[in-house]
Amino acid sequence: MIKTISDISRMAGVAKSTVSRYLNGGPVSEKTRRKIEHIIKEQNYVPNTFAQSLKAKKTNFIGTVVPRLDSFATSQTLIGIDEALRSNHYQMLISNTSQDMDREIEAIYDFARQKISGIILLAAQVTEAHLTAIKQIDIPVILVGQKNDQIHSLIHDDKQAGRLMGRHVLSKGHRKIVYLGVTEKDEAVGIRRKEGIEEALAACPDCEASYLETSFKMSDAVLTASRLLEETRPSIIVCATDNIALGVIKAAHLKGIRIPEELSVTGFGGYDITEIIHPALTTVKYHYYEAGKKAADNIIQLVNEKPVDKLTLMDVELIERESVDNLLSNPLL
Amino acid sequence: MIKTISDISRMAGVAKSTVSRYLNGGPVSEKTRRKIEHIIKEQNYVPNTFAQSLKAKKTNFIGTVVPRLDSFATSQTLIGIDEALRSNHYQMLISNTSQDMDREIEAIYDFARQKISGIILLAAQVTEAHLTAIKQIDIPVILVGQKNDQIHSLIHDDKQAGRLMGRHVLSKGHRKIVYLGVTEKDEAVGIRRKEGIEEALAACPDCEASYLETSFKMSDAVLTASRLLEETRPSIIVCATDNIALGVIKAAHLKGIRIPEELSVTGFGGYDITEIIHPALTTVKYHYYEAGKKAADNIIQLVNEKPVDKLTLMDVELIERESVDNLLSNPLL
DNA sequence: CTGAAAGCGCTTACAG
DNA sequence: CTGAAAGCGCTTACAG
Repeated sequence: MIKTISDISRMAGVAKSTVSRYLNGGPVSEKTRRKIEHIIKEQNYVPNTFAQSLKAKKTNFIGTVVPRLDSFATSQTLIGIDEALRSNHYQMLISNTSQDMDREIEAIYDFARQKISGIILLAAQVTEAHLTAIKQIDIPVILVGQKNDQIHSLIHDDKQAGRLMGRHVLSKGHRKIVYLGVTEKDEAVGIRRKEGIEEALAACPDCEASYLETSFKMSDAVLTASRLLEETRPSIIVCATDNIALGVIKAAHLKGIRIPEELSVTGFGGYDITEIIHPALTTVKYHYYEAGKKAADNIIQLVNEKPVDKLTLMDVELIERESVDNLLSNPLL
Repeated sequence: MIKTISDISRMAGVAKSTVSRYLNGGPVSEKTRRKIEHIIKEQNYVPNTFAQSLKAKKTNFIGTVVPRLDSFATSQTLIGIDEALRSNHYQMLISNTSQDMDREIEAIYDFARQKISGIILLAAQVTEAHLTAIKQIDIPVILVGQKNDQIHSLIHDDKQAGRLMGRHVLSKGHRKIVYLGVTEKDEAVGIRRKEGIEEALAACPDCEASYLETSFKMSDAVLTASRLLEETRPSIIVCATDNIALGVIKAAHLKGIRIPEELSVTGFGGYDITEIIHPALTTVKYHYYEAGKKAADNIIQLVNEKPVDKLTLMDVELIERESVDNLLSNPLL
């Protein structure tokens, strides 16, 4: 049923090596070229990639390890990766780990077993186990979203994002501020973003700022915010992610608190949905799609043993919308 | 650097075939088993899957073709597929086509070239080119989300979804209804869902129902709804998808129309976000995750030449929330 | 430009 | 239980 290179060579009356040369753009006379071309078309022949890979000792697969598939950030990053990979004739392989760190490690070894050429790792944390695995497999790896001295990394400028947001909040006259953050185990989101905020708020001695922690889940944010709003009433809640902001807005709605008149809210990420909800959310936009493209470009460079900066930093951008009240122009306050 | 089965066999002082047998659970004496095991651990040996596949003539890859990565429906379905595949030791390969039909066809042939064992196709339309490709590659295929007589299909019960929604709308006293649908090229969403609605509304002779079309994009829905709301004021807009509903809600907010007091809105899909927004959206929930699991189970059956129903139908479920006003209990109307 | 041969890393009958 | 050999479908020097 399925034709091999031998079948084609026999039918064309040439040697296997000649067919192989034709396939790989080697020197073939015009006459044999036409003969082979014809037979291949006619037989609908496609080379067996496994045999090819077995010989060539490498594949055109790039593996991507993602903690979850159902997140805006992941989707956009993957689309960017896929786009760049495809135009360079690489194939993207995705391994979803469902936030299970053991599965991340496993995925790395699995990819190695499949002789993929490079790995793009979207991880929230980098542990010793990650480092060991990466060292052992001896395959180029790019870490996206987090930074590690021992691995090529691509990150969004979280600290700058925090600064931009912090300054913006101050510029709108907010003085009683709650920052709703996440675990410090996630260095980028839990530490860097917060540092940026703190740095900006340090410029305001008379500010009353407090820091709280919740999880990445919207539903948890709803609960945390509900409790918070019962005890105190800040003028603004600065949330570590857009999802958390969505949860806070929900909690406010449930309590009948109007946004932004009675409470301002902001996020980080720039998810599509933040523009659609009402009021539209003020946030810092991350360029996930571009980050994916860049990560893919970088891994291709590494695979081909070309130099790549140890650290790539992606710009961020404040998007001012409706969820932040301007207290300075409000004569009532 | 990288060890092969020959290296291992030499180091263990046995034949390659014995190592292979050990690897594949064949009969090996306790003594040699231990020897081999030890060497493999020590050398960190992993078999080359290409060589394995080359011999075995098949892979454990299942290819999934998706029109887009950044949609709730796709993500959930993929997660389900991945979950089921993983627990059966298959690997999911994803090909994103960015809604480009040519790329869908290409993806099918690409997968065939890579000798993947089966294909799960999430397509909005099935054309002759699809059918030809599927026939030619001679690999099991499962179509998800659309139905086709010539292919194993798994669909959500769109017609029933439409019926449920239609009846619900009537039961809440709505009589002036606009259905905001999509192109009939998408049979499931464009035709079946609408038919269900029509069927339900047919039970209400004094209803004033009109049918409009928009695209799947939120931004288009915002525009279409804005125009619509300038010309007429239905009591409810029934949207063909949750995303369209989100767009309609946005348009209403922009016009200062209150939901549901002045305008009711519904969707289809049951996206997570519909629960978080305010007011929470009444919708028909589709079980994407379960559909993905089922599709994966089915493709595995087909790959192993076991029988599978030509058509699998997934249940849907009406979720009543806050975006639909109950006109019957409102004394003012 | 073209062909014969060796080999990529495995598995699978076939003997023993 | 174990080993030697053939072969999966390609590619790559090496001759010619």
